[in-house]
Amino acid sequence: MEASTVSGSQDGQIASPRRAPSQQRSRERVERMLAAASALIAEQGSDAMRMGEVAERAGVSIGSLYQFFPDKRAIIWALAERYTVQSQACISAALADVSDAEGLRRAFSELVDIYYGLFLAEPVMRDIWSGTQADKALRELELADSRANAEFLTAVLKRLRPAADSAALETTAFLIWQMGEATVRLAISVGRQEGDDLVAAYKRMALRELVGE
Amino acid sequence: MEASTVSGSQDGQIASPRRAPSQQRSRERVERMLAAASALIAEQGSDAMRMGEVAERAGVSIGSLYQFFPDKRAIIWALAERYTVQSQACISAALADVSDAEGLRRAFSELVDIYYGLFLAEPVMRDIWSGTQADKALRELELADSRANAEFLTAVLKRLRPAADSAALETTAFLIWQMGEATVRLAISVGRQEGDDLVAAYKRMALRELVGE
DNA sequence: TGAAAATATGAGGAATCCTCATATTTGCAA
DNA sequence: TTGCAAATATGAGGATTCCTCATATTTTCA
Repeated sequence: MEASTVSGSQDGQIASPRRAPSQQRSRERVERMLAAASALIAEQGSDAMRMGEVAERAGVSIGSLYQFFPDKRAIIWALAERYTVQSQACISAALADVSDAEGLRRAFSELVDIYYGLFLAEPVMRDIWSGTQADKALRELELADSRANAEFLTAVLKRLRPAADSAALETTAFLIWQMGEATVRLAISVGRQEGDDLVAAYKRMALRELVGE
Repeated sequence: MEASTVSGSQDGQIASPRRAPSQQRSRERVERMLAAASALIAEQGSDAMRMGEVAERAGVSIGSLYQFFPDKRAIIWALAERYTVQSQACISAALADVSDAEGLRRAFSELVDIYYGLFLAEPVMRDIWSGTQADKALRELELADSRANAEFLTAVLKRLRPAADSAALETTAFLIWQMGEATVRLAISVGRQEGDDLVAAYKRMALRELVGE
């Protein structure tokens, strides 16, 4: 076993950028690559996105593309990470200063709406998060991300119900969070009308569990 | 638009067998192909399954494989369908003669256990249903299947709560069912210990919704 | 028995991901 | 400024894999 020199892709691990762009020139080019990939995913989905097409649209050679992204998954991962950071901040903010049941009810309800809205509005996020080509590494990122988000919810629950069993609260929060993600994905895939109903039903169920009857 | 002659694969549609094996000989060979595919999926997952390897292990030529399965997805779909039929029968049986709240509680609880057990025991089912390469067509099958299963639950609910709004019951049943599938997939991916806890928590939540407090 | 239908075969076409030897540009120390 | 090392850029082509198709063999059945 040898220490990886830069950050080579291993097993099913996430492949980070092969080399960090240090000069202004390359940083701009990497941005163009990401923008091109994003546009192509929005148009055709990540399955159909071709690396050659990404390079062409970004106005760089295929070799340059692979200079900064070790493989196709890496460029998708890079886009995913941006959404992750963005939504995590949003979630943290929404739940940060919840101090009573009514506050939780409001914050949670709003949070679900925002999350659902994000999926409705962002085809790239939709594709990456519920896309067909999500590989094992991306799923693991997704799971880790979900755990992190659920922890905000756990923190709120522990604050509101200090007497309750801690482990049970963690399980509940994680499950509710995961179900929320599953519901939003489902809602997207069945169309607007039914989707809205499903999200509403989820909210009701989740709130019943979170703040009681 | 022209009527498809046999059952060619279109768009993102499921690709059915290209030609039905009519002779004894070919029926046996198709079985061997499916068995080979199943074994390879169990060993490596459907992503890593190579069509050439399936053919080789089944003892047939690559051409023969494609004579009966129009593409790689079709052979996965064929395997998926078997599990679908199997589990649907099981679900239908479990919920068929539920007539009161206590019966629903018992039947549902048992159903979840069976479903979870099936995922734990069947690597191929696991791979196909929560695998990384599930394509759009397979997801649609999955969704249709889930709807069908949820209908059994809907039927029970309508029987137990004839006064309730019909559309609302349908939404609830579908959502609970989908959440159950999501929970089982999640439970599988986080490992046995935590997985069991999550399934138990799901059961509690779902039953609260199904049979009240 | 013989012809038509069904089945079998595997070389190779086509698409795509990614590598690598080589060329160019940039940063910076002398 | 100059020159050299590091960073960056390039694209032809290696490698892999899915799938087709012309041809050969086997089976069915009138």
